Amino acid sequence: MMLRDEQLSAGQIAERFVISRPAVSRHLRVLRDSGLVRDELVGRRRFYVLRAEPLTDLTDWIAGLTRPAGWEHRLDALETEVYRARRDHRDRAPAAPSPRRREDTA
Amino acid sequence: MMLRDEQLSAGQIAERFVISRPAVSRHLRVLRDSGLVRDELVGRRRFYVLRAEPLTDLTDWIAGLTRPAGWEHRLDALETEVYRARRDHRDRAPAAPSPRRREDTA
DNA sequence: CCGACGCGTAACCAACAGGTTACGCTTCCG
DNA sequence: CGGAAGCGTAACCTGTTGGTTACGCGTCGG
Repeated sequence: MMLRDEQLSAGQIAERFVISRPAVSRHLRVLRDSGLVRDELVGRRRFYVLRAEPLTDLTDWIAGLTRPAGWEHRLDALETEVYRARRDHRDRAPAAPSPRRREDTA
Repeated sequence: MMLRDEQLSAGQIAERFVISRPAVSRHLRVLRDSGLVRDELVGRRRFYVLRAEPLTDLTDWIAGLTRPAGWEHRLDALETEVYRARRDHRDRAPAAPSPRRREDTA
């Protein structure tokens, strides 16, 4: 998936869309200002990579919509353990920008 | 949480917002047409209740953003079990506030 | 039966979103 | 050093969003 598995430059990202480069640049700025991507300037190229951590708040909120009141507390506890294990591992794993399989473009 | 745990009428929902009632009504129509709420006309009141099932696609998509490629397969499998258990229980549980569903009016 | 209530939609308007072209800044290569 | 490349922003324009008020329809109670 774009930017999750590999960093891409603004031009490479723009190539995958039919809209103009300045339009893509505007979107990237919104994403950067929201903290959803991180950018790094290398020469005249600016590389972007996904920062998905802020999405956990969103996922939690949506999960609150689907979670019936009162029930499934035990399953919730288990899910929390799963989540914690995942986060613990992520904190230890090195952030290697190692390009892998290319995801579909929406 | 509003509409997840209890059905509310349009007026009761509108009371919880500062915007005008017609504005709330417009939002409710968008939610109804999207399948995110279900409404039932009782006399001159229209009651709404959340239908969160369509959100699972969204949650899955967002999870795909946060899931690093390759890793956490075992945790994913566990999470799938949690999800399945939850769904199995939901399919068996009686739909407690069972208002009869009315077709869209639009 | 009539007035009140609940509530949805039409029409209007302002703000915003999201595209474009033009331009400018920085970096880099010949 | 100058031209090319990469890329971000300004300015502009159009369509959409999202609020408002006014109004109308269906239901209900006196």
